[in-house]
Amino acid sequence: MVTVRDVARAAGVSISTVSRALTAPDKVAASTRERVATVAAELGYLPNRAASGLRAGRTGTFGLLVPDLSNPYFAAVTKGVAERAREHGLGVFVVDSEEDPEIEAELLRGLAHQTDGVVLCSPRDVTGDREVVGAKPVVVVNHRIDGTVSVGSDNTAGIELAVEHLHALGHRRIAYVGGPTTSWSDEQRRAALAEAGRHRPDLEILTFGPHRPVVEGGTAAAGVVVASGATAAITFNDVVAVGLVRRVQDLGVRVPHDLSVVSFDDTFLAHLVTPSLTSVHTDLRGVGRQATDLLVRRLAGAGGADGEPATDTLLPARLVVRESTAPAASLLPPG
Amino acid sequence: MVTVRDVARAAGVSISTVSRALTAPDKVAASTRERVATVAAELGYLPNRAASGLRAGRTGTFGLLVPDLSNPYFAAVTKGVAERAREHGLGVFVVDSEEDPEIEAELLRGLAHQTDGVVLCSPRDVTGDREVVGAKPVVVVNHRIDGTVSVGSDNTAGIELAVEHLHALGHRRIAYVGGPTTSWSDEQRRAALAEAGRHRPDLEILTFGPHRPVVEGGTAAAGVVVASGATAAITFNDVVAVGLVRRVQDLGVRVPHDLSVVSFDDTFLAHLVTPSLTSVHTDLRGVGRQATDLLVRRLAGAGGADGEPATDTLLPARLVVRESTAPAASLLPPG
DNA sequence: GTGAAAGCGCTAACAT
DNA sequence: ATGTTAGCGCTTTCAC
Repeated sequence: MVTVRDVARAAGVSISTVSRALTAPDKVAASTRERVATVAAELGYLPNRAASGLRAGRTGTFGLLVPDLSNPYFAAVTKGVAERAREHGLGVFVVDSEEDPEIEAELLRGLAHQTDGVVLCSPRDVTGDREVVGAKPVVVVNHRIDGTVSVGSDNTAGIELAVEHLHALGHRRIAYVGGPTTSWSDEQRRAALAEAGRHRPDLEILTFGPHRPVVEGGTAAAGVVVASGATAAITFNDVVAVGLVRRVQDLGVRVPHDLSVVSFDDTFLAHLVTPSLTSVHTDLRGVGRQATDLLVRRLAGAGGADGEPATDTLLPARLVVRESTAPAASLLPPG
Repeated sequence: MVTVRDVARAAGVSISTVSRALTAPDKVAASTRERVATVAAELGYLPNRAASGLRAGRTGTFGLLVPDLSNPYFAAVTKGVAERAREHGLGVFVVDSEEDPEIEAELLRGLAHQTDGVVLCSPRDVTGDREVVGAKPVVVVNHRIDGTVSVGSDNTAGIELAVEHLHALGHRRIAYVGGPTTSWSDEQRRAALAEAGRHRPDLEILTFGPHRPVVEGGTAAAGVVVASGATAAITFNDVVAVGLVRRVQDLGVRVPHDLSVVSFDDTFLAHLVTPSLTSVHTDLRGVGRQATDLLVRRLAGAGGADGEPATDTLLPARLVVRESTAPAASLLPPG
């Protein structure tokens, strides 16, 4: 293993000069800096993060906690985080809580202890998690929690886009197939739906749920959605939409002819399935990147939990229209 | 931050006793051990991995490199690795190379340097990567490379299962829609296909590709597959199958009526799409778990690259029959 | 601008 | 069985 001593010897300087040349370039003469850099590169020197972290009090690493890596939503966010971390030269510990609050708390504790800060990505209420993390900076994805920096999708705008689209297509009775009660996004969307309904007296909005955010959640909802007489549905996410579509088709309801469906998230599933799904898109990778940038800013700042005021960043929603939505049957010419 | 000193003081022992009580329980008196454990728990002591790693020469952390986290295949493997790492009490650095060989080499270098070993998950030939890692233990997923420990799916058995299934359904002309030339799995499968064809004189096997392992890879292949007169196709993975199915349907070919399709991997996509896909299943999470166990074993052993002879673990393949396969039309009663 | 030296939190000899 | 001590590789005063 090549250490600072090796580089120092080869460059004919002291180890502190090597350290400075590599971490605080302006505190060393240009010529020295260059020589050290060259020698370091030749020797293939890589600083030992454990050692530098131990001494400097920061590890150059942060943690990312997600509930389920195989969920395309979190996979996309994770990619954004990983990508941006690399650009910042930071390491990332990725942990998967398997949607289990206990595991989540345990992992989070460990994560907070070994890293400089944490990006906390959880659909659940993470208020309790906050104190597990202690004084380390946290950025929360997909929640708005008092006293934390958060990043998320603009669910309100998303709902408005979905409703607007369906309303314009002539739908007047829209079902919302909601997610888990613990989901903050779901809460937001329900509130936004109520608001959207208030603005459109001719519109009737029916809400169903809670449903698990899996295929079975969608299949479970199919019966009541069909029975409700709704001509369009908005689902909690793509996967629920897939379940819903499949089951209503089994019941003889055609999508989009008899039922239009708009999903949330627009993960790659949305354009993979048949019919492809009209979906409320958010740049999830961007969410991850943004969360990372916010964390890095806090890391660079006071470093503590109170380094910066709580902020709430919303990434814009965009509606991607595909095959699962069509004009309400009543608008079609008869026959 | 609570350190060994705090625990030592509170428990009335020396710091080395604390360290021993926590890491080598059989080297201290039971009563002492218990007292230390209690005090440590009360104080919320968590050992600092950076410090212990620095001193002990192992970090308690290993790296996992995957080409694309949002690929369901790698997501599943990653989950297995993460899960097992947690059970072993090890941290895991997950990095995403974005399918870029240069990024991969850079990340791998960093990874090898900060960790005790690496699980290398790459569809490409990783021979060059081996030396980047240096002396650290490596477990390779999805390859068989001289001198390394590897874990993978049993592609040969998988092909045999797929061919057997289709042959039994009466298919006599089968197309293989292959993956990238750089894919080792693809190579294996092509070899297995040739073998399967040799055993069945009445069977004709056509191979196509290379194709990118994405939806577009499948759509690109649709034309030639249909033109080839094959009544069944085996695809490199689920995503390619999705593309293939979609496009052949556009061409007026019904699946499975006119064309049966068997995919590889059986990720969650396979039962999500319509028609759901008959797919060669491997326990991918198990692959991840197995890779982790092998790495842990090497970590516990000599620790170096030569600690144990190279081994090649194959996880069994299983065929999951779903809607995308049916008897060859020629076997159906006319009309 | 550069070097000498202290020490981050921990573990592993070496003592006792 | 337990305490004392010397570092792991690095950053950061403090001198010069």
